[in-house]
Amino acid sequence: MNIGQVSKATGVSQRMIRHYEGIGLMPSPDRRDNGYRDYPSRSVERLRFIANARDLGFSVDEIGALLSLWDDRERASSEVKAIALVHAEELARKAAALEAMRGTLLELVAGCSGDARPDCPILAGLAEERQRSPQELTVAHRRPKEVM
Amino acid sequence: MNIGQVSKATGVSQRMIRHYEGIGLMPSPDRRDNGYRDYPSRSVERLRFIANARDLGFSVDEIGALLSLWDDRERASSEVKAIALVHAEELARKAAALEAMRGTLLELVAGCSGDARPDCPILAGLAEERQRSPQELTVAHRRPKEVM
DNA sequence: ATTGACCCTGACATGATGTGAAGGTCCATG
DNA sequence: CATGGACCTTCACATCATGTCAGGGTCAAT
Repeated sequence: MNIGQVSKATGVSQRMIRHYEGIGLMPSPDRRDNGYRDYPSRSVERLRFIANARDLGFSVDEIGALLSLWDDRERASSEVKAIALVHAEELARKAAALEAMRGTLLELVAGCSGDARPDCPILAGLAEERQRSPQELTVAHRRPKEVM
Repeated sequence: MNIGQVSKATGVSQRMIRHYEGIGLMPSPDRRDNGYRDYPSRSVERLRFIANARDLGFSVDEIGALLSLWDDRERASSEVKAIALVHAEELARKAAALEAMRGTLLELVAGCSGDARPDCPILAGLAEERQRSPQELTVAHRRPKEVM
């Protein structure tokens, strides 16, 4: 299969298919005499795997780990489950962080008359010194596609 | 004040202070004869404003809008409130998206025995074709610091 | 042979932020 | 005065996933 066909079959852009090859998530396919990439139909499945995992917010590293487990017919399903559960917690943590932001913002909003007068506790609150969220508690991570 | 003092007073890195100047969120300060930036103490307040707004997940554009409202002594507080409420909804939407991912993932997890056997519905589920999340419904946006 | 659809590589852009280099300045101490 | 350390300057590169564009080759059908 040519890259265009694979792209259509999976919904993954040609750009990203090549990118996944570059970063090692997809194996380098054979090349035809003209230099075109020639994919086995198996590649469609693997790309779907990657795309689905990305849609679920897994990082590239996590996807790599899942793929090597996928490639390993002998691995225990508990290994997979462990990764999935860690990731689920991470998702919960991030969702909670967003909700916390929202809560803080709504507190500010609650004090604001929202009429034609110019005084506004939202702006006043933003200008105040406040404890910055301590980075030690957070894990920098990738942003799930389209969510942020 | 030198940039180092401002940085310490606000917790914003020198790098980012210069960056905010570059993108127009902070006005270009006077320069001393030696070329050093010389900040009025007022800048500390403005930088705190920016930092707090960032911590609440506002985009640079939104912060710019809030700052110009802040600079405008005559503006109605309703304008500020409107921006804040739109942003609060956005935060809620993103949090919900993360929770939805988590739900999908936990569905897969639920089917997995998590023992030493190799068959795993999580991996099988990831390899399956499924509807990709439709982008039309989502708004590409910035990632709140440290959350993602 | 031309045309349109396909493929190739490589490069630039996004956005917030860090890091590092290369160089000037200021001040305190010897 | 000289030296060192702490400070400042600008510029550039890296991150990460993704898009897009440019310049150039290929294939298939007319």
